[in-house]
Amino acid sequence: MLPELKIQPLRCVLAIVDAGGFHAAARQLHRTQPAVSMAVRELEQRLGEPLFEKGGKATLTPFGAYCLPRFRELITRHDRLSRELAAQVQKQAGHVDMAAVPSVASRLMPRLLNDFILRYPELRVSLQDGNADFVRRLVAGGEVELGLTSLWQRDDDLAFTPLMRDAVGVVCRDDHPLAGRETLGWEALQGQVLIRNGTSRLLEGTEAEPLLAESAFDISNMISLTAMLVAGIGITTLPRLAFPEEYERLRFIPLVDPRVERELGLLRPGRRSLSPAAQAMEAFIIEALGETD
Amino acid sequence: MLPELKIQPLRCVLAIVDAGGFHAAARQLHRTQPAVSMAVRELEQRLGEPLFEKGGKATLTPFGAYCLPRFRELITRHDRLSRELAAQVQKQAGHVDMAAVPSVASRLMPRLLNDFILRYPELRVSLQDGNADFVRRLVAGGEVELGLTSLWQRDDDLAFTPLMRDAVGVVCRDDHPLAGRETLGWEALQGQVLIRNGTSRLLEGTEAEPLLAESAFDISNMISLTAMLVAGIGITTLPRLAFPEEYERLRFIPLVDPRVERELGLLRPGRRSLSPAAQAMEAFIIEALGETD
DNA sequence: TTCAATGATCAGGCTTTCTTACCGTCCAGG
DNA sequence: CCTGGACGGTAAGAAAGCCTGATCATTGAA
Repeated sequence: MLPELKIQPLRCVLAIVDAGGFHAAARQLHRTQPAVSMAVRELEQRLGEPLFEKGGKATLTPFGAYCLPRFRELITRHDRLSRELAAQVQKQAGHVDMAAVPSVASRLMPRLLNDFILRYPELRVSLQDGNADFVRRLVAGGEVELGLTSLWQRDDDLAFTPLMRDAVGVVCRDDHPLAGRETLGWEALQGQVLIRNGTSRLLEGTEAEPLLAESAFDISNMISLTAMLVAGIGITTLPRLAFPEEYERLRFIPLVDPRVERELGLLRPGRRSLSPAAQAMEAFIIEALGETD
Repeated sequence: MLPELKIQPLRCVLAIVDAGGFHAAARQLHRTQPAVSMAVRELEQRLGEPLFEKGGKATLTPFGAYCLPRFRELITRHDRLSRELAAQVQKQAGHVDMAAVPSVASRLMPRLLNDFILRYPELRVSLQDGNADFVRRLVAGGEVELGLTSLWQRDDDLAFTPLMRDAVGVVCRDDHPLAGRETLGWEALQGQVLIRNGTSRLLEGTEAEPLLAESAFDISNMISLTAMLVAGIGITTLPRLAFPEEYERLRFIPLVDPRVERELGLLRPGRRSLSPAAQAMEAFIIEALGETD
């Protein structure tokens, strides 16, 4: 019913008007002159009305003059879209929504993001942080495209790329009896006031699990937790990356018996693919963190 | 450099999403399913990025989801333009700028325009009136597409289609000595107070030309002219169509010796063509006025 | 008049794009 | 468990579109 206007013939018309002739337009379009003639003729009979006067020179008919700005507008819109999509694909535009557990977000991401925007100055990144389950749900729900977290449970719809191992240790104040030790075994912790936190689940299923039963507190908020540690109320276990180094009075002593580690890695949707920008981020993270592992 | 997005593949993408599958889309587009598949694939490799997930079902990638509304917008714009141009060609939209000499504008155009808009209810008409030279210049300058006028001078860039002849006669008040005459010869006018007007040039080159030299006034404005005629100050010559019938005291007596006529017709640009709406107007006028001639 | 430049035209070949036919996968119902 | 039907992908051939190169008619200027 309604005729299909192809972009190229429209571009021909513009070129003819701008260049002032079929030959000039052909040169400008890197075509031969008959190609331009035929494209115009085809367009004209598709519209059912001539665009150029018949006699010799390349002059627009009134109808052609009416069409010209409209053609120009459509072409402009087409080109803008084309450019925009090309920019997306070539990672010169776009943005990535991602999430990370707090330790990664605060310890690794600053440098990582800084390097990333040096490499891709045009891309924008949004980063949320939250516990591992929160990150997992964001990725699964499609609210973010990438998550940096440790994997608690397998999920067939998600793909996990391990990047680094993060050893769990004991955190206590510098005047604690254990503070001077280089390493620790779980037996040494028996009888201590152990404060549980969100990462304590890492001990589950290890020899150290009985300790959890003894713990008096369960503090999930990191600020509160460090406050209690600094106050000397008790000790806790944390992965090294989550250990708040900026508190001078706190000490981290690796747990070696048993060795407990969490595996940090990149979580992404398994079936769905990533936006071009997120692809760039994924590759960048794997390259940056994969080499140190 | 920038890829050429053709409309049809984009339409395919929309159809796949809207219909929820390649087969359904193919049915909706009156194509076969492989055609749809290939169109999408071609588009994808032109963009350099998949639009649909590979696994079985027709699911958009994030990039595809990003593209979808933009595709939809471009297609909408394309279709709107296509429809608009089709409407112009089929005379369901558009407007005509035209001009006419006052006599035609006031005597012929009202009925003509009324009939025209009955025939083409969607078209809009702008009508200017002015003397023959003014009309000629508007047409020649492209400010109007059509003129209804008498032709004074030939112009190779203008085409004139004669439509009707308009006989010149003498106009005087009902108590004038000549008022009772059925016809007049030029000798009868000798010694009368003749008021020249814009149409008096019609007498030039005829036997009646000597009368012009005797005329005491030259009044171009029609209101002023009729006022002087009604006041009985003098007489004048006018084409019949220009004779103001609404003044009861004025009489029109045809000049038969010599017969002087002006030829009214349609003036249009000779080389340039007309807008679809003006083509409709031209054909309509020639049909309407050509039959009475 | 001649010459150069413009657009139009035509035959051919190349590319695109459709169709028909067939294949592999997945899921539901027997 | 297997089997039929729906899904989308693939391959080969045919049709259509589109470009090129050569040629022609017209026009305007030297």
